Amino acid sequence: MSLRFYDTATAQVRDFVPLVPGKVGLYYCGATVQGDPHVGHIRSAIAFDQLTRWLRSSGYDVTVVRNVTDIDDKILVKSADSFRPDAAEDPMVPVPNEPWWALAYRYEQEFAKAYDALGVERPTYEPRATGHIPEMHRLIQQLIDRGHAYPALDDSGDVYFDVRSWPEYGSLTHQRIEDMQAAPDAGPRGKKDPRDFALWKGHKEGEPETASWASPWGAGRPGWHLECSAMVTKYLGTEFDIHGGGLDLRFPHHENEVAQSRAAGQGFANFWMHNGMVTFEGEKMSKSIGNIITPAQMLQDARPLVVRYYLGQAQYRSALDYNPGSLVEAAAAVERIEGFMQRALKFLYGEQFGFVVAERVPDAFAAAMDDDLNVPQALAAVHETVRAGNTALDGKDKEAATRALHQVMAMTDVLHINPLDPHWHSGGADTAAHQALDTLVRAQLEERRAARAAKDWSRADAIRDTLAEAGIVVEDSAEGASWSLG
RNA sequence: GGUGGGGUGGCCGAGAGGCGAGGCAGCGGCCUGCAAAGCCGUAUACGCGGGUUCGAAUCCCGUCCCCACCUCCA
Repeated sequence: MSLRFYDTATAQVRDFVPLVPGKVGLYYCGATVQGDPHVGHIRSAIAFDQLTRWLRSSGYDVTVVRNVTDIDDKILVKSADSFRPDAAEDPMVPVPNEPWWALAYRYEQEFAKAYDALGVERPTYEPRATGHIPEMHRLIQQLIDRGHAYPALDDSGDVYFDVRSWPEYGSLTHQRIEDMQAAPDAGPRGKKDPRDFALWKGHKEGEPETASWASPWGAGRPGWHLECSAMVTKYLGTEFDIHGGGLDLRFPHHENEVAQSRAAGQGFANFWMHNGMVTFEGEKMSKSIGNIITPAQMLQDARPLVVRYYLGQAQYRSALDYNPGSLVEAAAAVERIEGFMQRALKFLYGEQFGFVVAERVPDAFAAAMDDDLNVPQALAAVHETVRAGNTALDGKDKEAATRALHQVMAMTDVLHINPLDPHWHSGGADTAAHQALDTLVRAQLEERRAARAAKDWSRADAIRDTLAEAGIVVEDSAEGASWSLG
């Protein structure tokens, strides 16, 4: 079966054929760094991380670009607000000034931490909007030269894209300009059409000088949509394979991007892939609604691996509805996989955890991933292999157990949910404590073994109960007892 | 009003004309000193009403409801 993806522009699942054989250029929209990340941002990143890993595993050389929007209205507003005394917990204590660029960098770091914690691979390039002003100027000039952009009719210093000059406008989201609802406050503001959008925003009274760049149309800063168009071209060329982002970015952001870039004579994206929203009680999680859950909150309830599993388990285009039990269920599923792998390692290699080389993924897994990244079906293949592996272990079938273990490793590596992966055990400080605990628990287990050998069941159970009270779960097997933190 | 996507068993979540994906929870059994883990078995599931068909959760017609976007949003 060939690799197929749903393409928003054509509204169908179609075969994926890269523009250059063996290579894939992927651009997906990152964050506007105006606040802490929430799990919706991370879900998007995990979806495109799964895509990247599957493409790599399929033999493609993938270049990944994810932008950082580090200049925008909200960043400036938030920075300006940081001067206000009433923003402080104690109104008598003045709030230190946080310049917009410092605020942007700070949140960019928060995003990086969240991505890292959940195993989202760093992109090949992660360009910031403010580092690409000259590229944006060139794109604006091209659009003006071609008659698709114009300086604002008032003297605001804005430059607008002329949607009426571009017949394809609306094609990505299959809308006609006439059918679009006019924005409630869409005053003319020097626009020919209320739907015209800003490529360049003239410097306004009161905005910091540091947020202003000289341009042929006056000092100002770039419009959001233009940033992505300019950056994707710089790193992936004027025509590239995949453009991704959240479903909520289709309009206006992506529609405007494709309009600008194609009006400037570029081929632009071959495929448009959009991930579904994370919802809470059926409603989109967003800052404005105030129903957001942050990765930090989830990480208090579950291990990073479990959070990764949870956020990545649905098909990327579906909405993922969060409820309080979600992480508990995900944890149980992860433990099933993890339990098999540890049991298999112990049976096959004893206490010495050898370096296990993953083998090819089963056909069912590959077929599911090829089919528009059907992760739920791919996970079904993982769990079926786990069951087959457990059966093999019960029957002491070394060959079948080895095969199952290696297949599970291969599949979980692709999804980056391999419980044995060092990434999920990076807690360096924990290791020494864990070893100390292991020594103590082993002494208890030895005492319990002796009690069991003497058929002193009450003593054996008392030891197990004591450990259970401390949160330590004991499991007996033919090879002896083992323990884990419940 | 326009555009895109949905309504599947207690919960999550695939499938898209014919053996009831998978996970979680539950129930019965095997194993176990007892457990745990594991294995085996176990479900009147497909919003509602019609229709097409030997056969429909899947196709057609109608109908109700939900979500997203059209304003910043992953």
